[in-house]
Amino acid sequence: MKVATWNVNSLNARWVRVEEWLTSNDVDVVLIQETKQNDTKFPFEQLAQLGYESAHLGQGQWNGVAILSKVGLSDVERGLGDDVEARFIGATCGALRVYSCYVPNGRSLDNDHYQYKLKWLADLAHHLGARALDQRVVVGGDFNVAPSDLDCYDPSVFVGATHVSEPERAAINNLIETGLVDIVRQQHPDEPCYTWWDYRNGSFRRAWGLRIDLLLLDAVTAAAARSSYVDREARKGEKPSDHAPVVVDIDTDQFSAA
DNA sequence: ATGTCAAATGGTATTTGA
Repeated sequence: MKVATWNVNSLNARWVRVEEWLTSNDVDVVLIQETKQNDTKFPFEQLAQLGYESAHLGQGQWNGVAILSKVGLSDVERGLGDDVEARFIGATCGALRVYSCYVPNGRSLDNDHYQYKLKWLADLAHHLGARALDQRVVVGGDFNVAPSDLDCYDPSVFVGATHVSEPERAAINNLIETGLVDIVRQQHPDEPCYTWWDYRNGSFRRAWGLRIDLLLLDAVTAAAARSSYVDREARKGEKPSDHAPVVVDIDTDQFSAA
């Protein structure tokens, strides 16, 4: 079973690329961020034609998260605690409980939005820490944090900036400490595996990237992961998102009988 | 102040956010 996470930066603007990607990649579950639309615009019908059930939490022009599934979709959970923004959605898809997360950007270290980001991550850790230990879970999304310097093309550029600060990295570590594995980093300990490149400055061509889109798996699910990768091809071509999809292939036969 | 993109606006450019 393949599970992907992808910040599409407007599902409306990205529809042709998303449709192409879904058609040419045999992915069972897709965690989407930044749909930037309401339910009335969300392409439920078109996705159904591609074989996906979908659940969406939209907020008009900003944010918006969704889950697409070919293996069932039930017990949908929308929103994180008392957060008023559309940044969190969960569902049960086959043997997995999955979550699509769009962590606040933070803007700058002295901005109120940075405090909102840290609180949001703390709330997420609290929420995930309360889950049942026998739950097979995939927490994916745009975390807007590069967990280590290996996840950043040039740490010197980011001194004093968001995405790399110690409190943000500690907040990611708190998520991990609820019993989750950053599967791409575990399987690729020495490669950067960037997932995002700024549209500006020819960043993609120059390999000026960050790894800020993560797939966090509980230990049992991580042990059943055959492979994981970033699909850089999706960042090329016409009208790409500034993020690439991240994919994990899980042998769910190892635990689906439980 | 960025070799950019996307959405919304009272709009044929600017603002906001990323």
